[in-house]
Amino acid sequence: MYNIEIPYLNLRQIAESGQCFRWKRLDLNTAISEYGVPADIVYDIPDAHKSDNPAFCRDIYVIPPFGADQRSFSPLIMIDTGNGFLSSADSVDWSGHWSSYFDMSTDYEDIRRRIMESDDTHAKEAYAIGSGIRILKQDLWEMMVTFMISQNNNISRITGSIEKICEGHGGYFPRPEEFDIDMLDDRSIGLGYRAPYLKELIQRIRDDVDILNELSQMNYEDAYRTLTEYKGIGAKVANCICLFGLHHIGAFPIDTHVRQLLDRYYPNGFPYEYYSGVEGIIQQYLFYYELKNK
DNA sequence: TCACAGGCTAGAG
DNA sequence: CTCTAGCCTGTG
Repeated sequence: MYNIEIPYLNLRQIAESGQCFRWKRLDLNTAISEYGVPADIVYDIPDAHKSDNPAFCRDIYVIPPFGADQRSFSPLIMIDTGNGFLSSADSVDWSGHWSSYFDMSTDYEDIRRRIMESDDTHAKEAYAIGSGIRILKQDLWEMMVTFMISQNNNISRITGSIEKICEGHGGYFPRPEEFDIDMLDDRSIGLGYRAPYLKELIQRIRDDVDILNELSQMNYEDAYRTLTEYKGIGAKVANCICLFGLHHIGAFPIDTHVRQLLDRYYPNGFPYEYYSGVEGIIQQYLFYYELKNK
């Protein structure tokens, strides 16, 4: 295990902020027996895994590799020691695969400063309980599929559908060319009316093999417009894909929870002017805050 | 039992 | 243009 310093990172907060659906939180025994985490390390951590309060818990998460070259990497074990993190990735894999995933190039100190210098009391409250949320740089294709499935759906069902899709493809998230399209009709996957949307998406990506690269080169406006041309991708899903799959951190997805929060706390309009260019990060704090208050 | 899920499409007005 | 019924179905 390797020590690593990442400021403004709380694993549980990210896992519960609704941006990723394949992280798994491990209990101590599973971490040791199934994932090879050295027992002495785990038991050395004060209060390891003892608290349910995300601010104090010492969580262990396993994070699957992603992207076209996902088979070249092992799942990442991350342990919150309360004083930094222990990572299972050596420096080669860390710099080659995981470093950018955790968005190390964004200045989260500046985000903090912007909130503190605003007079947005709700954002300050949200930040107080979610300051360890980062916007992960996840795989574009995986985000397109994931958030298409997420529409009018609940988190446990979304997680289950994605898990079953991966199980059906050797434990990996299938690339467009690998996707077993017929499997998507299986009732056990639980896609419902979204299955035809997803099948059409896969087919269109296969027929236009450069589109993923092209999307990743586009600015936010062009990417948003292109994405919403797919059947089953509307405003909210397109913004989620822009935010989580393309790292356009100005994208501001508005789902039912954020809608309610905006109506309740910002009846005169949300003060976007404080957060120019980083609106999506603020949205994540607010979303997490709203979820925790229910 | 039944409203609700991190919405979208298509059709009506 | 705006508005909204209907959609699959697992979950609490």
